[in-house]
Amino acid sequence: MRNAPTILHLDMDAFYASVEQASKPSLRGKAVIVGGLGPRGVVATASYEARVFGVHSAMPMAQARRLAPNAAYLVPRFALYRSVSEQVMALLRELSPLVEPLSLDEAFVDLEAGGAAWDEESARLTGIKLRADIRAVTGLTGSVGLAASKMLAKIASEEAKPDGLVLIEPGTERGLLGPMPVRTLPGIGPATGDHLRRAGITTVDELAEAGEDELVRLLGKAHGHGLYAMALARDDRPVVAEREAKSVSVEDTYDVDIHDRIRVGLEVQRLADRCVRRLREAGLSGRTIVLKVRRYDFSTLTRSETLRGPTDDPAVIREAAARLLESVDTTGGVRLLGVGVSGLADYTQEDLFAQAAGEQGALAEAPEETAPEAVERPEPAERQWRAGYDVRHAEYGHGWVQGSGLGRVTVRFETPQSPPGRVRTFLVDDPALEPAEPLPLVLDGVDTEV
DNA sequence: TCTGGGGTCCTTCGTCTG
DNA sequence: TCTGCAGACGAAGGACCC
Repeated sequence: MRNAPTILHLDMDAFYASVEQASKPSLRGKAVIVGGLGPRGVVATASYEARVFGVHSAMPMAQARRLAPNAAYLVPRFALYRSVSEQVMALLRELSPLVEPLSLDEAFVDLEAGGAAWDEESARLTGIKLRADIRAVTGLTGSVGLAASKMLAKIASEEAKPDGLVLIEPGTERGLLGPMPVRTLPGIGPATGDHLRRAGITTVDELAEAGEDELVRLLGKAHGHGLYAMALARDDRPVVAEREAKSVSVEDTYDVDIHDRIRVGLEVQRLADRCVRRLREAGLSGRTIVLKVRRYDFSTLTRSETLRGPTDDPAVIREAAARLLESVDTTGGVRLLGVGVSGLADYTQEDLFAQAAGEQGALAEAPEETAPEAVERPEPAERQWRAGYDVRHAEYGHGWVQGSGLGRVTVRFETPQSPPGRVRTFLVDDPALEPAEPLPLVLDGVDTEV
């Protein structure tokens, strides 16, 4: 492991909720909860104001509403978050070519590889400047952890939250880690945490004292070895810039369990088509088709089938998914269905056939395209005004949907740079109202004072 | 209270093959 | 031809992460 704390972990603070607050002045300083708003939705991100009420990520939305009935509830706008994320990632890439994004709001950076930092002092200055740049460019805050390894940098950024910077000085790692609960370590979730607690292990020190052999016995080979090393603050995983996808999947949880077997079959076909669309957008194909079924009692099972070669043919993937469904008992109802493809390649079996035919100089034709391409987007239903989405009114200008129902839609007219705006209500089919693109959070590098 | 969506990695077990 | 064994691969499930 290197000695200088030149691995940087960036974690944007309450990212989705902060973007919404930056984009909607009337929500600044208020409890904002972003997530699925259906009866089975969960919280994706809660603003720090909402966390005061005990709301946190992954909590069922129904529970969040009981805890924070007056919070603003919004559906996620991933396209907007993605564009803000790209601005942040671009700043990170100015520091080093070795940037490893973990999600839209998190990434590791190897500062030494980019020459941006080589010791404690330069690392700290780089972190300070990065936080300022992020604020200038996006108007948002991010927390920075600096340490000599990925694990420690991530723990440091966790300690730094919100809106801070923590650097773990070389030589202090074990002393710092020792008293922390085992759940602090990445890879120890609720199940492993319980398992260890039953074995009398609750802190990182106790984990280290247990010894490698005991941890392997308790948790298995890979996990045991890995956690023992982490407990000793040993982590030499490199920052990896390019990660290739290993699988592509789509899934839907239904508001009400589906009992009708025919409907289940239709949904599986629909999901298969959506999965193919995603696969093709990524220029990929895959060999293993996976069907996922979550039943009424939350029991989850998967069925998979491996084809002879990779495909992105919607007919082939639909048929495989349908065959897999035959082996699943869905009486009692299903709450979730999913279709995935793994064993990815950037070519298809058909490509290989074509290539083989070409190499032999034969005139044999490639297998027929499965016609017709049934990968189509569903027709949009009547105009929907989704909570939180941007709109433009011919007379009142730019705003966002605060709510809709009973044939009416309520809009708050404000922009990221305006003071909190006024609310007006319209008929849902008001011709003066139309959907709009989100506005930039920051104009010409001017801070929006989130 | 009732649990999303998109992923990754690991383990276990069965089957096939040399 | 039979047996034992190791390794590869596939299927299923579980845990974890954001």
